[in-house]
Amino acid sequence: MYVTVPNEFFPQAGKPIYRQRQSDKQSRVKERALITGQTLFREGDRADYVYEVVSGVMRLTRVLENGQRQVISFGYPGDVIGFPRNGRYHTECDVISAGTVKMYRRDALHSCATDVALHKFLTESALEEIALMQDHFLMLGRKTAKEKLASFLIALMNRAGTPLGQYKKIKLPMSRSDIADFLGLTTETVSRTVSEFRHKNIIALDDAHTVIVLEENELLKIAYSN
Amino acid sequence: MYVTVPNEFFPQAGKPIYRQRQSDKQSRVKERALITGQTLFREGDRADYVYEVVSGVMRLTRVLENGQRQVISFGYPGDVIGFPRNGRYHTECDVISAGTVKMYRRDALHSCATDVALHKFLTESALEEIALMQDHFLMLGRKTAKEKLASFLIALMNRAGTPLGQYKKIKLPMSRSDIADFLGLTTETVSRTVSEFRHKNIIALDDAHTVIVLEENELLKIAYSN
DNA sequence: CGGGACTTTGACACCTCTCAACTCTCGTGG
DNA sequence: CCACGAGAGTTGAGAGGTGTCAAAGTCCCG
Repeated sequence: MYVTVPNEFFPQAGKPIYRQRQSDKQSRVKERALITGQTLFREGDRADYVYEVVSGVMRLTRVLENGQRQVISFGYPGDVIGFPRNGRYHTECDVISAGTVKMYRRDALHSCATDVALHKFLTESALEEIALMQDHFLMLGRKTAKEKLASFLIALMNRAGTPLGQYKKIKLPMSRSDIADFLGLTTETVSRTVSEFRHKNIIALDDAHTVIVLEENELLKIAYSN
Repeated sequence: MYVTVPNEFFPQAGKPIYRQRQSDKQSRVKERALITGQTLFREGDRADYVYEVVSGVMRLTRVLENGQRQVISFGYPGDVIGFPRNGRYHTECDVISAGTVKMYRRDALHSCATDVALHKFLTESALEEIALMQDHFLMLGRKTAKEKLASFLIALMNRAGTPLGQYKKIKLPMSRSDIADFLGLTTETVSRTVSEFRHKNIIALDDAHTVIVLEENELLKIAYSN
């Protein structure tokens, strides 16, 4: 999941394109169950599989020697994660909410010899990924803390929000510092900005990890206008 | 070209992986000459071709209604640009330094029916692109102005620097505001930071668009340590 | 020589980071 | 049952970096 920008061609922020995927032939596709806290792969590991998130939430991170960390993306159901570079993963993938992933052998990504449909699905997913990341650049490079957080909540709401009466509820399985490292902020700024939205009655919190969006229009205004 | 981070697997910042590309069969590949200022494609255009930069420099940008602009990347020789989303470009591509591009029909990207080698070249380029963009996230989200500019100069130096005595010379075909929009800064901050490096004798300027790197180690320190 | 775009520099404001303290939750163990 | 500690989240004060606004300088090209 990336923070994307709605435009004339793709008006709905956060909503991924529904990629057609014919039901896996005789469901030969291997799945794997994951528990919270588990590490699916590390940077530098040989990439034997590319994964599609079926349920749960994954966190993809990239770390420098000095401890600086960037959360590259969150893997939500439907997301394809683990695109390799030269046969190796270049991020770490941790499970922040238990779930399952489909496992696709990496060679299906590189060659169409064995399964044309799967190869096409994976390469198209890679192209989609590039487009989403480009939008994310804009967010990282050009938005303020308020705009970043508002965009993030909207993206999550569109992607994984559940109705709650007239409102929408968002579960945040990630920590404040995960959000901060995703948006290029500090935990303190994230926390402060959440509080600000709360005091302005734009959102409400059930607990620190459950947001209820009270004023969606207000969020949209903050995220995208100006 | 992205600003990437050297690590144990890919130690050299900015240096792209040399992607094998067997000489185009009987050189059937169409080329196209481009002049400075020309627009190769716009956001939303139907993507009939994917391009490989042969010479010159391209600028890929993404713009919002309110005028906010993000330079997504600069296309240097060897870069593949114009990856489509749903058959359309999602950035604008302008020529900032005249040159030529190779034109690959888009279907070679989607299907391996006609030219397996070309298909593989393009999809592998897309995977490479994802990896480079992930590094770029780190730069945008976590670096200061000085670190950003130093990293940028190093990337350019490794990619397109020419020897000048014991030093390296870097041509900057893009404007200060292009650099700013690429690094997530303002033109003023870019200009100020360039001046700071100049006053500290880390770099020298022939003119505003020609940098001579005097103290590469100093740049590296600024870019990557702490 | 003049005009316009680009670049540089300055002053100032403000946003975000840093450092620090406090709260809250939760689990452990006396 | 309560004390305690650990970890996460929140809040506050202050500093500093970067954006904003403005003006001057520079270069290019007619």
